[in-house]
Amino acid sequence: MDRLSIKIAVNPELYNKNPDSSELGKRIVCKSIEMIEDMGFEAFTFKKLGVAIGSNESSIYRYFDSKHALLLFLFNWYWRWTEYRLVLTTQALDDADDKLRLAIKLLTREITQDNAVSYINEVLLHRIIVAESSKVYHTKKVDEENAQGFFLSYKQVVQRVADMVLAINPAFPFPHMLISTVIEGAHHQRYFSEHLPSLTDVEPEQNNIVTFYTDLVFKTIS
Amino acid sequence: MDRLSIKIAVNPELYNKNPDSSELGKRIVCKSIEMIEDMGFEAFTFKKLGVAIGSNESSIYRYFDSKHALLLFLFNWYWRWTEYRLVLTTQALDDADDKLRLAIKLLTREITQDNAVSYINEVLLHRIIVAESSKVYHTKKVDEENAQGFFLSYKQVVQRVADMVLAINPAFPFPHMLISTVIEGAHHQRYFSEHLPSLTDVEPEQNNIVTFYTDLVFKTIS
DNA sequence: ATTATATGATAGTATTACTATTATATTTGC
DNA sequence: GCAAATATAATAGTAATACTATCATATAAT
Repeated sequence: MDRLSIKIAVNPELYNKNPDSSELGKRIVCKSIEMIEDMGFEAFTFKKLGVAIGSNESSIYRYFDSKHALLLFLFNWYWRWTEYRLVLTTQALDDADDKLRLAIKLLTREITQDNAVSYINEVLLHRIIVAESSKVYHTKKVDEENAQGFFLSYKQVVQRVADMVLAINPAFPFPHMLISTVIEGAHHQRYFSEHLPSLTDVEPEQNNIVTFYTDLVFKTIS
Repeated sequence: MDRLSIKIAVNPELYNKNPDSSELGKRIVCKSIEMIEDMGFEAFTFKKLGVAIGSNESSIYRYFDSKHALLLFLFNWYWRWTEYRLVLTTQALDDADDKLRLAIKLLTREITQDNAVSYINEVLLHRIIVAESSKVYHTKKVDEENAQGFFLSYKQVVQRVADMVLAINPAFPFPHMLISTVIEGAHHQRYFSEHLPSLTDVEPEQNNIVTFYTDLVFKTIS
């Protein structure tokens, strides 16, 4: 996970032209992450992005059909990257408890280092996932996009960690609910801690979110 | 909670003119619930609403400054109504466990009956909360709107149930995180069960969501 | 009957989320 | 090295959105 040039491949149906295949494509993805994080997804437009990267709106449309498609791409990239990190950090472990514990930590902690892929700032991307990712599936097109496999990367992460739960307690009836609750919950808590702190019990400099969800999971599955 | 004419009062800053004060206002709220549930918040417009209720866009703007303001109003109405039900169903109980158990049930179950307020369909409103409510606070204006007290009704429900948790275990360090996790989680699970079922373990005709979160809470706080 | 208030109709604006067309670079194959 | 293919840029245009502003009319209150 250091400065190795890892490549995260996403479903090619998520873009028109692979942004990884050209300088312009990389600039589009790189700058869009900065802009969405900064101004929010609603205020972000391809026109503004074009101006920011010294390119043209019409050129951006050749990579992504819409700004929603771009968000979907970022969402998928994030979950493929997370799966990669998940495998990397847990595969060498023997103990099922240790595996799950590390997986939960990975899913609930803040991301502070940016070094996996040169043109993608993972710190900012994580903040976008926290603040905007629910907009990816809360649309009238969910079912259609789900049928096209656009949420697979997310589902695979949930499945993988749900399997870790079952490895500890094969009789636990709700592993998927538990893990999707933890993932979405951790995002909410992180967002709430910044904007609606009375909905949380987050204290500065303490990993309360990680502690809370780790404890919650192990108590729930026991 | 039957056909008594209960009134749910929301913060007057949430509207320009109280929709409860006129026939037109009630028609606006009533029809907007139907339309948002049906077409989704993005496709919903005041123009379409005007046509649907045989009124004019400009008249609707006299009640609500924007469609976001209308969603905020519905959000607040829902949580004031939920607090009302919460108090009603738990106040008579003596046992702290029973109180919390009923509160969780109320927060996580589906809503199938519509009879509290004549012109508000609570079944549809609940579906809007499940599918759209994250859009209420995932905006660049959260902090401003929070400062105006626009999320108080939600926070009060969380506080009330967090207090029930503390009544059982005063040493539990994360009561707000636990309850907001349960509320948001239950909404996610309900949405996922319809659109991304592999993220859940919901089975038809079983109250898996209620069972799962009830169990999760009592195990976590013990 | 007068006045105030609520509602309706119409028009207009800046912006958005695109599509379409054409022109100009840049790269690639031979 | 040159033509052909491809990528990018520039420009224009469209329907819709999320409003604002103005003025007319209907209804209710005094």
